Order: sequence, then structure tokens, then C-alpha cells
Amino acid sequence: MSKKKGNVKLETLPPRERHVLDTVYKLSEGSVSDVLAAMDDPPGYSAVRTMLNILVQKGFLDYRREKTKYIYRPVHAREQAHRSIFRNLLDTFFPGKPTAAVAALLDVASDDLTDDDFRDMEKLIKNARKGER
Amino acid sequence: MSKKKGNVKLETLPPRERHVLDTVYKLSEGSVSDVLAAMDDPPGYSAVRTMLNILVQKGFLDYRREKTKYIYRPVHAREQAHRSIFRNLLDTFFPGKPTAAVAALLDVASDDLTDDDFRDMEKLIKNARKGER
DNA sequence: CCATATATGCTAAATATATAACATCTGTTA
DNA sequence: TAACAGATGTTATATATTTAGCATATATGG
Repeated sequence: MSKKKGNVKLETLPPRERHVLDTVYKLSEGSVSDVLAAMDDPPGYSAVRTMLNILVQKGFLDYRREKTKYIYRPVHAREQAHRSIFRNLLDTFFPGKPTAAVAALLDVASDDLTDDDFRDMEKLIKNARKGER
Repeated sequence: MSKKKGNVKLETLPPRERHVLDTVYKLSEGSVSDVLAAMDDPPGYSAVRTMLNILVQKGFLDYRREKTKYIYRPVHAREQAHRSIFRNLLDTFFPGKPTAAVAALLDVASDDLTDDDFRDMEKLIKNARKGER
């Protein structure tokens, strides 16, 4: 009689559910049509509606009524949401080498990094270091 | 008559395919039973076989014969593989705030970080910075 | 050589995902 | 207030995914 177990990991949602959820995160919140409009290679309206409902059932999204429509938004702040992804990423691709993950991240992001960003990151590391000792 | 388009993004593979692929990355390479043995909450032998074949078809895995069995391994090195994941992560959760991603990563990994790790990361950032100017 | 254990090649089938379609409700406005 | 636009509730259905099972091949040990 229990709840069927269900897929609770963010990083292993079915493709379309994941796509919809990512879009809601990008928008911060939105109605069915908002989400649809923000997706590239979008499915139909019906499909988006179903995905949103499923994501509510699975506990990833939340909604409120506004006039005639529902506005969906993530239950978990980004901070919690990506934790699961980073953990999986570290375990899968960088087991025992967390710094390699930082290197990879820097590599991917490098185009967008400003001088201020670098300064900020140095500060981040100094602080994290202090926290550890 | 073309190839049906197919799901080519690592981060939106169906749950079980993703699980199997992650496991192969963890092992570096392995036979069907190796992979099965390394999975938690594992599916059946048949399921793993099918997933591996699909992943070969989709271009994520490669295999060679060894005696009577096939040994599967990733086509793309980890460096390329995770690039796609980081890109998606940055776009979805940290649009325009790459340093926030670094902060999150540090937070998740912090338990495993040694003094040497911190030193390495500081070096990484210094170097990336040099590369930029 | 023959039995056994462990593979693969298939094919069929059960489940889960994803989509479509229609009835109905609710604001808006002409 | 009637008609329309845009939303949801629901149910049915198409497609993709995941799993099971049997037939067959191949090393290995007695």
C-alpha cells in the first residue's frame, strides 16, 4: 500500500520531466504557458501540464492559484536542489578528486569569468579553508 | 530515413540508462555482470544488458570482446562527458553567477577537502586568471 | 567428451512516459 | 449577458523504457 517508491533523484528524472523542471528553475516560477514558451524544442501544452502535475506529486514543485491559472514554482531552493546533482557528479566523475571538479567547472565557465569573479572565488576558498582548520 | 533524432544529452537520459552509464564511468570499464554488481538498487541482468546496448547505439559506450564477454567503456573521457553536465548546471541553476556554482561545489565537497586540495584550488584559480588577462 | 557455468542473440511483454482531445469552468469585453 | 479566450479536470492513447525468458554459443574442469 505504500507510495510506490517513485523517482526522487533530481538527476535521474525522465527526460521531459527534467526539462520542464529545469525550465521552472530558470523562470523561478511560471504558469503552464510560461513554461511552454520558455522551452526550446517544446512538447505540446498537454504534455507540459502533465509534467508539471507529476513534478508536484513527486514533491519538486509547488503551486498557487492566481486568477484562473496555476503558478508553479520549485519547492526546494536552488541551494538544496543542486546539492544532489553535485554530489552525484563528484561521486561519478571525480571520485576522491574534488579539486578536479573545480578545475572542470573553471574550464567550462572560464569564458564568463570576470576579474571580480576570480577575486570572489579566491575569497571563497580562503574562507572554506578557514572553516576547516 | 534519418536516425530518429535520439536523446543525445547526458543529463537527460532515461533514469536507468543514466544509472548504468554512471556506473560504467565509476568502474572505468566492465562487463554486464561487473556493472550489475556495482549498482545499488540494481535491475535484472537482462535490463542491464539492454541498457548497455542502447548506450552503445547512442554513442556513449564502446565495447570490445574479451574471451566470451563484452567489456564496455565510455567513448568520451570524463573531461568531455561532464562538460555537458556543468554547462547545463550553470545555465539552469546559476545563470550569470558562475562563482555561486563554485561556492556550492565547495560546500558539498568541503568534508573531503584537505589542505593540499585548497592549495591546489588556489593555484587553479590563479592560473585561470592568468589565462584570461 | 560431456556437463556446467556464463555469455550473447533474440523476441516478447510489462511498465512508465509523453501526448492528445474533449468537457467544463471562469474571467473579459463587446 | 452572450460569446470568446484561456484555463483546468479528466480520460484515453501513442510511444518509449525497462524487464523477462528462451535458444544458442563458448570456454573450463572432471
